[in-house]
Amino acid sequence: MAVVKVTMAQVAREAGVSLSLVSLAFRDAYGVSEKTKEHILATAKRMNYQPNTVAARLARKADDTLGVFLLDLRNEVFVDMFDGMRASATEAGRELVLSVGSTGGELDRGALDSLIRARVDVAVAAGLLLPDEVLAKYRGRLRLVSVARVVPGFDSVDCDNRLGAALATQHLLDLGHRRILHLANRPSDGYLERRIGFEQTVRAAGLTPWVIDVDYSRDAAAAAIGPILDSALDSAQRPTAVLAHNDQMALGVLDALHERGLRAPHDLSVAGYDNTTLSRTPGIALTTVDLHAVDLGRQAAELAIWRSANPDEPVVVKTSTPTLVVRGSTGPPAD
Amino acid sequence: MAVVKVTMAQVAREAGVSLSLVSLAFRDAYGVSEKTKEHILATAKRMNYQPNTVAARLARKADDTLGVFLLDLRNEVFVDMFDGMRASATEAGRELVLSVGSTGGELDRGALDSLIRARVDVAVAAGLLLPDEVLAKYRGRLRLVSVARVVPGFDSVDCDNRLGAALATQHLLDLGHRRILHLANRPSDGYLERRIGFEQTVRAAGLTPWVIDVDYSRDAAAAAIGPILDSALDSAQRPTAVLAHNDQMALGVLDALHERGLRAPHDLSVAGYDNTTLSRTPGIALTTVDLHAVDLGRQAAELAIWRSANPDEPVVVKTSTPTLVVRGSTGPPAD
DNA sequence: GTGAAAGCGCTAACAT
DNA sequence: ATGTTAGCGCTTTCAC
Repeated sequence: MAVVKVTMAQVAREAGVSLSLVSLAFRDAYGVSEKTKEHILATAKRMNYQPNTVAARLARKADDTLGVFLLDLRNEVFVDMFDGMRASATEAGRELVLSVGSTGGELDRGALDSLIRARVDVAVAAGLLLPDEVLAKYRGRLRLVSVARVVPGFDSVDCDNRLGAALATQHLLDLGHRRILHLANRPSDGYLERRIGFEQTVRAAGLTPWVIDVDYSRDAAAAAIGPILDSALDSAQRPTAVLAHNDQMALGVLDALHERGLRAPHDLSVAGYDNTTLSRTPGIALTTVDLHAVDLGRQAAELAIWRSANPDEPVVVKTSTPTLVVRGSTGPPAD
Repeated sequence: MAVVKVTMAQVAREAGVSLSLVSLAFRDAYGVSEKTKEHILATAKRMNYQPNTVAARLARKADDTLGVFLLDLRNEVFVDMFDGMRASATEAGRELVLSVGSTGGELDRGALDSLIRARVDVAVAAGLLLPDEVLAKYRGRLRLVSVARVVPGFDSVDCDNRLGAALATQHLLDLGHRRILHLANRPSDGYLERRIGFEQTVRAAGLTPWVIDVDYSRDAAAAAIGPILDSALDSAQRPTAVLAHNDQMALGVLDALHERGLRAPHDLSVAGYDNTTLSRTPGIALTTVDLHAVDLGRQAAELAIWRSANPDEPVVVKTSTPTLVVRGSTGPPAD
């Protein structure tokens, strides 16, 4: 299990050229004759040489590495975003350093610090949970592009969540629902838009919004909706439809229904948010809002790359438009 | 968006001490008086200093960084493994460098090379697809701990897939099934055990194994099973049960059933493999085999850490035991 | 307990 | 086109 580490200097010696030539040959290759370049690359290959990116990143003054923070790999929407980021990073020939939030605890805090320690040029962050004022402390220390959340003072690529929630809510209203419950995430900076979109739309229909805050998780959503389904209240007071903050939480609602022998949309219409592959699964068929996560990821990485070349331009906020995807989990109310 | 980079030298100057003291203070702290240590840490904090891990890794002779390769973030089993890896890496205070396979193309090839370039001490790899002989070329260049696949010449943490497949198959046999189809992955080094476990168990019951090779994906599985469901053959020749290579592919089978207005287990019993959270979803409720992915990840990272301290010990192969999880997607045959 | 100095393996001027 | 040399920001002897 001994490991041999080949250095550039060894390749240079073996090839009978100077260090810098090898360095050049492995990069732009301008100013290196085609012949020596081939010779160098050939010897390098024969020696199984792989350039040391750690040393390269240290030596390179302006670092061109992109950092990525993802809140949670279990929520596929972040994986979608990552795919998009990687696509544009690859096209631009940028390295990517991944940092994943650990569930619970100081999630993003540690992850952002680790990106600073890794001295990434720009960090693309999806699922930042820290309040605006805490993030503000990162200004001047880390260039940040926030995905799917607007953070004052930083670049961001957002999707109009207010609109998305409005679309889903209107869909439920159009189906005839009047008692619609919104399972919202706990109020926090940058993540209030879905709630607002819901409330505005419900009010516009002359109804009073009904919102419950729930922790961001499938199980928490199931636990929250359970008592409501069980309540001995006059059924006229129970919701006929639920809009969940995201697909994961919508899944929790389905879990709770299933435990009670109920099902969507017959006993309750259920709508989610994110359009993860979960939602297209038969037996789930979740009506949901597509925020085009892959595309958001692409754009965020592109913005990050642009930013590293334009450090002095003012903050950029891009916003895209979500789409409603109607599937089988929503339908007219039973009564 | 200008970013200020604080260096250790600046902290040293500001604190009025030498570089080495700052370096020491940030690590073991042996040989630094409690007083100066506190003073240094305080100034560092005031200056928002974060140690540069890139420089640190270059300077440190023996690198203690763990590399991680994951084939695919969309398969939750890899995320489970990652959770386990991170848990033990964190406990041991090791840095983690993540490399994710891109779907399609030279998946692991590039990812492994990138871990070599990052000069990780040991790489923990989940979902290696390269044939044994290609991986053999990495000997002497990269220390590898393979998860859920045995690779000759390298350390590995495996789960007895032959047994797992046998458990699932026996379960189907016990239910009374006689025409069981195994949707296997394409034969490749290290991933034949499930197939073998299936075949052995079916033969032991005096039956002839029925196996179809399918690409590793939900859609491919759906496409493969579709024609079989549609076949105008005498129903006596259609399968009454399917064992899929993993949960993703089992989901593809459910997709195909659903498209045709059929359902499990009534029209076809379906069993998967991996016990991802997908499988516990109501409306899916997949019978599956739990290979305890989080635990595999933990053990793999622990083995990797042990290996970096014991480079000369012989290759280690650990094997754990999977568990059958029976849910609603399997039942007695209809006829 | 503390400081000085020599690298780690590259990149990027700057020479030639 | 090619070679020389000075760092990049740390860690790590080795003196004091």
